[in-house]
Amino acid sequence: MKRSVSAAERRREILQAAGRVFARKGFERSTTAEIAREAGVAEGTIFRHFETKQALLIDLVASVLTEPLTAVWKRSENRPVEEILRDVLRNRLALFRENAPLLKIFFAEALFREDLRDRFIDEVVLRAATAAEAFFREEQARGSLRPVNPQIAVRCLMGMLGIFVVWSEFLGGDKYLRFDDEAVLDTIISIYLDGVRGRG
Amino acid sequence: MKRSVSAAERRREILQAAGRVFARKGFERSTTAEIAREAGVAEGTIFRHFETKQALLIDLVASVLTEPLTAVWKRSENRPVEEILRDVLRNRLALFRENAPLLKIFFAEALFREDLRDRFIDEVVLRAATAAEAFFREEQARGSLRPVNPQIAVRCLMGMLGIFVVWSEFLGGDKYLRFDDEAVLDTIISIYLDGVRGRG
DNA sequence: ATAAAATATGAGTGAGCACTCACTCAGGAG
DNA sequence: CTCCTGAGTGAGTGCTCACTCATATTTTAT
Repeated sequence: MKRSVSAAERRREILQAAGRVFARKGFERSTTAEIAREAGVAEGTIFRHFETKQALLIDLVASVLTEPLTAVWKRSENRPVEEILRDVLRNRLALFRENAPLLKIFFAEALFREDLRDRFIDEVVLRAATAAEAFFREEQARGSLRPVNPQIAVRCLMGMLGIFVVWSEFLGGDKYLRFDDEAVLDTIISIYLDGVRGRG
Repeated sequence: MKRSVSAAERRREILQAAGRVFARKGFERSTTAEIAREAGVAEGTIFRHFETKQALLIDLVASVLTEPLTAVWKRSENRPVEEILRDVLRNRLALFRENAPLLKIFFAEALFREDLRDRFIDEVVLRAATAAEAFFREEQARGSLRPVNPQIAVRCLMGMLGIFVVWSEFLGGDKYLRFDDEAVLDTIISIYLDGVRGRG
């Protein structure tokens, strides 16, 4: 029996251990026995800090959603759209990579669980999309972007970035083919900007 | 006890029932009891036709992968690239939608199972990517596309299409916001083509 | 018609797993 | 020091679920 750390600390340790195990095996295949082993505590200890195994998942999901978006979609006089786009994409990519294990669990469970699916759509997809849409519309009003449907156009951009995250972080595709982040960002930006500005 | 159908027919019935249940709940949360109920047979009958529950999954996965790709990346004198692109995207979108429940299961399991992950990458991602890459390179050689990295560029296109499939088929996003397929294809094509051709 | 083979059934089985609880003990208060 | 609180422990519990098998029914062969 060790009491070297505070209850809050222990709680965090268990949560992190659960995150690692879930990331490896997925929620259903993870056992509380393995989480306990990973955290270096007895199985019973988990249930002193969390009501159920589910509670671990819910807590983990909540922790992803508190991440702040530092780079924002914001027009400013002396910054070209290209730079704004690059900042935002770089920021989002970094955020995705840092939280990849948790996002993966979140996404995987959202595929089959109503409650998590709603939260995923609200707090990940829509959160990312609406700000971008507003920016897109403003630029269209300014005449600098073509009059394509902004909701569709914004999702195209999300898809471009998303597929690389899914490839390297969710599917471990780096083993087969590794992409350089900056090269990816360069390509996305050049294709997308030319695409939404139109020819000439 | 009914014997109205042949063994092969019964097998297919069970497989389809399993597909429906897996699509609703995910593989782990689906029980053989529920699959049996869905198929209208006794639980034991499942195990006369399939060794294990896993075997159902493997068989389902295999059945997605036999789908032929009817529209192909193929240059022809009198067809503009835009039309080829539209045909291929339309074909892939239709294919994804038809097989969406199975693809969802396949993808969800691939996130955490080594063996399925490898198959998913090989037989879904790479199968789609390599033909497109070859086409892209040819067009670049012809001078009709900019010299961006073809592997990245092709994945951008896949991401654009993919996000709409994930949105509507995997996450049930239509409940929140429904996109018209043709509008989506139009937008993707116009953004992408202008993007990879470059300005002017 | 009868035997043999194939197929269907569902109660039963055992393994695995989330969760409990009676007990242990570390650390703090007085 | 003594007592008390609450975190830690892990064997135990009850339930779920994939899979089995003895038995029943249908089909096929002779």
